[in-house]
Amino acid sequence: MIENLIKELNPQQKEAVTYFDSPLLILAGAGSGKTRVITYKIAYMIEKFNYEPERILAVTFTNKAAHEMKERVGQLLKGKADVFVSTFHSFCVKLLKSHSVRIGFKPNFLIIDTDDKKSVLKEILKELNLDTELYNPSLIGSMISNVKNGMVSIENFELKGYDRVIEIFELYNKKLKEMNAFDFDDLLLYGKKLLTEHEDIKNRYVDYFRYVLIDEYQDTNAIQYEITKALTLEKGNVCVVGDEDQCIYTWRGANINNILNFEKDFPHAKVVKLEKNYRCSGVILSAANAVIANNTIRKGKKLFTDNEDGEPIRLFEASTDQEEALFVGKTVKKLINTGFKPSEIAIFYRTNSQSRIVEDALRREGINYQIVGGLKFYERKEIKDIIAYMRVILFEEDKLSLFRILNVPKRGLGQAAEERLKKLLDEGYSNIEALNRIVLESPLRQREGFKEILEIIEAGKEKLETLKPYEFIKFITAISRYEDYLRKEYREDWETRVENITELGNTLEEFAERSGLSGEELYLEFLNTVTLSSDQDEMEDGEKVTLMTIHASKGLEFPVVFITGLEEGLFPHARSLDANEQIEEERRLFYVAITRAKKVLVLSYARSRRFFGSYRPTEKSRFIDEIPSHLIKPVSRKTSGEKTQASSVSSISSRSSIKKKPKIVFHKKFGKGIVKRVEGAGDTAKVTAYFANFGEKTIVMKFLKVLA
DNA sequence: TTTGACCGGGTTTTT
DNA sequence: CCCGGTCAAA
Repeated sequence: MIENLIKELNPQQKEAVTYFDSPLLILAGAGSGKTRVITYKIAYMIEKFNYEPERILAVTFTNKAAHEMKERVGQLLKGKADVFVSTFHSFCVKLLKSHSVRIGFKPNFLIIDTDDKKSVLKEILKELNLDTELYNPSLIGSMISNVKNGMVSIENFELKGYDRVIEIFELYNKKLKEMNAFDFDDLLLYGKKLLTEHEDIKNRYVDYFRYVLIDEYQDTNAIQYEITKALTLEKGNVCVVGDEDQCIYTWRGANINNILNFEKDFPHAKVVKLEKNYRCSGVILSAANAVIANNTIRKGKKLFTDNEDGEPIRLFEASTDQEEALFVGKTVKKLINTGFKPSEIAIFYRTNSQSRIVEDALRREGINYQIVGGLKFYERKEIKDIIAYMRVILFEEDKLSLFRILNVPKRGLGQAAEERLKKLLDEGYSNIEALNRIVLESPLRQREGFKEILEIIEAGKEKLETLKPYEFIKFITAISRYEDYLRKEYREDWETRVENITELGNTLEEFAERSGLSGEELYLEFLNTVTLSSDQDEMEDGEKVTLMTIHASKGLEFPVVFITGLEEGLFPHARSLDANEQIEEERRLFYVAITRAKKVLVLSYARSRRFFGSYRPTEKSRFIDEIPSHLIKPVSRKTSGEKTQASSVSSISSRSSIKKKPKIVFHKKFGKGIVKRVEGAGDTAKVTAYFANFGEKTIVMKFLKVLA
């Protein structure tokens, strides 16, 4: 079965799939059929060698990629293949679930995100009486991260005289331990520890896994590399797949040497290069090759393709970022009119802050879109609050969440109350113990507030097993009076926020069905999964244009790709201009962006761009000039169908003639209103309207009736 | 304790 | 420009 499929592969792919004699490095160029090779290889092992699927470990970069890989292997084998596919992070979570006791943590640990990490650091800085100006919590956070992911050693801080940072580092770890919590780096670090410092645990997994595959190997860090080695060095049963030209995460510890030195580190390693590209048009591939040739830190390879040359790369110079966005909007519209589906089109940018202006332009054209990344669903305040309530109910030691919801909604527990509680917690009492004590001894006003919190936690614990997941969320929202709070505090958009909470309930319900879990076990699993969810995990299938940063586009492909904001200081980014390695990373990023495109590639830049509210002149990116000019066709402003700034304003107002936009609306409570602005489309559009007795209000469309 | 006004500073990229 | 943080007043 699989043998027949393999016959259709090119010789290099075939070798990559069937070679098992020693550690294997597959240098897979962009679009070279990498996913195909990996899935075939797994299917091959299962069919030919009778490996049990669950004893093959495949590590991917995102959870989404993991799910897809599982599915595709399943398809190859007609339905049944429970291959152990996960990210490094979730793999370590599983390790820790079984063995955390060995390193002094309880099995139902908590995973904290970057936000929580910052709160812990702020608390520490306060305790140590350090100035948060000088000791920026985010900066300290990334220093801690760099130590943990093996990028710098702690001795480095000693040398530089950062002894306070060392102190903070140690206190931080102590606090996390007290909360039985891990941060992202800890997951890997302690996972590695289990596999390197505990012989029996290591042997167990070395014996268990018959083969280990690592995808996106160029973006592994030192700790992930140690994990890989611990699992496979003895048996040599490993295949890593990567492309040094696509290494774009060195800033968070990815070590390009992991791929460059593979042959040194793994004895008798075999290297297979996949250089035939099946994805891009000839023109696009030539551009990509030309650009990346400017880099020096690489093994070097040159991709080729049988695909047709295709249309030239389009390049648009806009006078302002506004005009650039309008151009993108209009071009997307034209492309859709000529037959591309919205889902076949992607718009990339270097920084998240660029998304807004493009969004406006798309909305204006009435184009459906989705943003991948940016402010994630789980980072919204109302979601984080409800999750904090869940966490407080589930984790006795989670002080962070307790403080988060202590006075949300307001229940008279301000700074004084906070200090009082903190003191007890520092004395070693658990959340519940501390609250119980405090209820007895606090002044009357605070007593009521603390009592309420205690009741919420106790009632929540009681309902944990009895209520259905969706009902549980509803229960928490009700008992904490959270909806009233939203209504009061967020008059403009409380409905959307309530909807988000409803959506959280739905997601949880879905998760329960998929995992087959229930009760406490379900919630623990859900919360950890949520914390580890990546941008791509939240991508939807559907007829929508996709907007994302280039980092988020890793591993994806689209028939049409826009790369916007190609300006010096933005792309390459200003923070990367001083060192050549950094420029090279930016260039790899550009290379990744180009090679996502199959047929149409559109580049654009603006001559001036708004930063912090004011316009600054810009220069076009050096990267544009690295593409041979015969591959590029400039789009002139006239033929782009673009209008001047003045008339683009009129195009905004002429939009009111679009049928969908109502001029008079009716609301149950506010009565008749005159529409001022509309954001978004359909039921979820936000309408700002003027109501005679209530003034201007912003309301979600679904709560309005449209009058003739 | 809460509220609202004011100021200042911040933008890479993310599991 | 938009947020979060700080400070004074109620």
